[in-house]
Amino acid sequence: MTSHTELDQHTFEHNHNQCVSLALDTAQQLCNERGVQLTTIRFQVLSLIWESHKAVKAYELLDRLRPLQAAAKPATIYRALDFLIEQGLIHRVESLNAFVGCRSSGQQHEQLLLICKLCEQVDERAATDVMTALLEELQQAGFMAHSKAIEIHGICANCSSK
Amino acid sequence: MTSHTELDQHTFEHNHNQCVSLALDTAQQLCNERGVQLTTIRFQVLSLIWESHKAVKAYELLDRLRPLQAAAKPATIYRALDFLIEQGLIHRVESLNAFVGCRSSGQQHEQLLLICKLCEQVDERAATDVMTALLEELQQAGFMAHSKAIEIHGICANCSSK
DNA sequence: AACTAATTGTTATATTATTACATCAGAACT
DNA sequence: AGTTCTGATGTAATAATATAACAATTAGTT
Repeated sequence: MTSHTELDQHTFEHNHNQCVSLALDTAQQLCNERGVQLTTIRFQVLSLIWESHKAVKAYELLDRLRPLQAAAKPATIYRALDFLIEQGLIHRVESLNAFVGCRSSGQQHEQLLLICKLCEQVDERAATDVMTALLEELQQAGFMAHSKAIEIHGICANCSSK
Repeated sequence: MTSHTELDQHTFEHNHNQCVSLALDTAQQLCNERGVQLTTIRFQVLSLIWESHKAVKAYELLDRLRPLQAAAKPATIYRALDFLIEQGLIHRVESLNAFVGCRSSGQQHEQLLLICKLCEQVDERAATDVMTALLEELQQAGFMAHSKAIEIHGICANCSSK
């Protein structure tokens, strides 16, 4: 018996277990290399986020963390999220006040986020051409960028083909 | 005696009064054309937003509206903001949960927002090349975009030259 | 063992936003 | 003029998101 969430993940016909393993292993390895601690709580929060490719709300994470960490409070979640964001392991989706796993933690973290209004899944794209044009634009404007958020809302390819 | 806010506006050496007049006149005209009502409250909120080129928080607007509208409550502000956003007269800055006037209300509304961490001013850029590359990327991804938020945080040209 | 820095526990509170229902004002109609 | 409809606003309550401050604990270092 497969949960709805699992089904959602399979619509893109990827092996989600493998997808998660890769993300968690990579996260662990990056933290080791960087000498920062992927503690139990942080790992659990990251795992919860990776349960789907949808953006998750902080308080929803809190509810789902509580069975594992009875003492969990808002600060518990927000601290874990802060850490994961700092380490580039997750994206904060600004336009949703929500969070989603980052598939390219090791490499460049600044990406296009494509947010589907139907299935709610968030896709990341490196979008090299867009980024190049963006850098050029920023250069022209004399603007020194520290962070970039590019979030597109709409209907994903999978959903529009249905 | 000039207020700090006014000084900020002059750092880009533009006539802010003229800048505001243009925005408000255009807003009024667009609303007329569209047969929607730019009511007193909505106009006041729009004016407050245009007092600077910084992104303003909803509750700050509320405080500043109250002298003009004693009965103003959160819903008052959020309704006005919803209207102004719908009409493309302001931008919601997702990464700040704040609002800023839109200088190109009549034309395309989806733009690059450059948000300075020092002076806090928000600059809009049509960034045609970026948008073209973005459309191409979305096309490739088969993603039907409904809305786009591109927000860059950093240091603006004016501030870095100081 | 003692010290230090990082992490977590805990409480309280701040900030941002929405919902629901009542009231009001103006336009359109009879 | 009265009636009805619609859109806008008044009002109260509450939901949802996020942070601050300080205490306690844990992990690494000396």
